[in-house]
Formats: sequence, structure tokens, C-alpha cells
Amino acid sequence: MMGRPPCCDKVGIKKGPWTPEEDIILVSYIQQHGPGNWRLVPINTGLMRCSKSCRLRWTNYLRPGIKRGNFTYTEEAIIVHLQSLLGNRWAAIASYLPQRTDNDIKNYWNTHLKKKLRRFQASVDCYMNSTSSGSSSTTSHELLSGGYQNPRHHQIPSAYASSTENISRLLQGWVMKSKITQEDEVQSIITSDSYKASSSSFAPPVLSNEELESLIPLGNGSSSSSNNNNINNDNNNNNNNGGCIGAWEKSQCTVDNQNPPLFMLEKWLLDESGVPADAAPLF
DNA sequence: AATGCTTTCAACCGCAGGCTA
DNA sequence: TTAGCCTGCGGTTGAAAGCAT
Repeated sequence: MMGRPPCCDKVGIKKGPWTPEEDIILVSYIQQHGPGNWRLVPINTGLMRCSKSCRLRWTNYLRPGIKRGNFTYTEEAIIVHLQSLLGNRWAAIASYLPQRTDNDIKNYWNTHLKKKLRRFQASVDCYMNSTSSGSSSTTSHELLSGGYQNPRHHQIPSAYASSTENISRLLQGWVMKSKITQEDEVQSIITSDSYKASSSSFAPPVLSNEELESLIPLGNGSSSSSNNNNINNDNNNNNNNGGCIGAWEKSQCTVDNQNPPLFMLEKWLLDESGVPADAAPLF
């Protein structure tokens, strides 16, 4: 006999948003059996979902340890840097941010970061035009493609928030009868043989803060503290020149028309993130 | 208040590579 | 060796919410 039986019958498969009841069923099942063997999940649970949908729901939303919303400046910088190195390989990028899913990073890139980078490009162009001999600047990456329309900063729709709350509520019940903490439970799951066997691809490198910081390129090769000063010093400039790179930067940096200094981008991200000037960034 | 446009993000689709019978 | 399933990935879609008029 060749091949395997089909994973699920396409007829009668439910699509669309998951209900809290479905989430409970899925979480309960995975509590008992561990993630993986997705073909069996709809069969054994009675969920009218295909195995793919179950895996996606678990991987992107129900899996413990996922951090939702509010990307930090550090995370943004890491994503931008890795995207420039790896391209749109979201799974690879997500492996450096274990609390984030590839889908979340992809969405965040498409809805926020591309716009920020586009505005950054506009600022660099403005600066280049004001100083140079005319050659138009570009970054070395394809980061700046995509539309820019009427940005709204860091909004979290109420539906998104309520959905997160629902999931949190679901997982609040995820406690063993004993006094094992949820962290212990998560740990016990991810170290279980069934989990390891079934989710070998979910083994992201867990990086220390130092390692995470090392992923972020430093502008001008200068020290953290000096860069930090640079960023903070320039916060005011940028607000008074119609979006152009400020005079301070003009005097401080040597601009390569092909590759605007990374610290410009870092500073831009910092400004766009609304991080207070006294909040110490990593560089 | 009503309407239409824009933005966001959860979920789906289709493909590729690996695996299995 | 081969046919076909399983899993993971990246691109895309569409419903819902926000915003502007």
C-alpha cells in the first residue's frame, strides 16, 4: 500500500475565527497529549477544523509563552536588522525572538515597520537633497518598499485586546491540581518527550540580553553610551525640520549615499516608538 | 448619527521539502 | 522507487474596528 490516508476530509470543515469553546477543546487536548500529530487532533477532539488550522491556532495564539502586541524598540531593531540580513524569512527571524511568532512578526513588519522605514527613507532623501550633489540615496535593502498612508501609531484594536484576554482567561485554568505553577507546567510540556518529538522545529535559540543586543548593529562603530547620547541629543532636532535629519546629525556623520548610517535608522525607530528620551536604549 | 475609507491582524491558501508506506 | 501525506513557511485575504467627513 502506498502513501497515507488523507489527514482530514475537506467537507464540513469549519473556517474563520476560533471560538473560546474551540480553544478550550484544543488546549485541553494538547495538555493531555502534547502538541504535534496534528492529523489526529480534529479526529480525537471532534473539532470541525482541519489539522492545519489546529496547528496554526496553537502555534500562533494558544501556545504558552507567547507575547502579544507592544513590540519594544529592541525587538523592532532586531527585526529590522534581521530582515535586512535574511529577507522575509519570518520563521528564521522569529527564532531569535522566541516569544514572538512568525505570523506576528510578519504582520508587524507589514503594518508598522515598513511604514516607519519608508518615512525614514524620506528623511534620508530630504537630508541628501539638502546636502548633496544630487545623487538620490537608497538604503542597501529592499526595506522601504510598500505603501505609506495615514499612519496610526501603536494602536491596539479593542477586538485584539479582548481576544488576548480571552486566551489569557483560557490559560488561567491551565493549572495542575498540585501547586505546580504554570511556568512549571509549560516547562514540563516543552521538556516532555512527546513535545520534543513533535515540535522539533520549535526550538528557538534562547538568547541572553547581551546576545540579543549583539544582533543589533551599532551605528558608526561607536560605544553604546555615545550612541545613546547621540540619539537623545537629536530628539528635538527632528521635530523642527519637517522630518529631515537634523543639523546635529549633519555635523556628526559622514553619509554614504548608498548606506545611510544605521544609527540614523536606530534613532528614527526610537523616535517613532515614542520611547522617552531618558529611557536608555541599547545603543 | 450615518456613511465610507483605512488600517489591523487572525486565519486561510498554496507551495516546497521531508517523510512514510 | 514511487505516490501521496505531513509539516512548515510566506503571501494574501477579509472581517472588524478605527477614523474622517
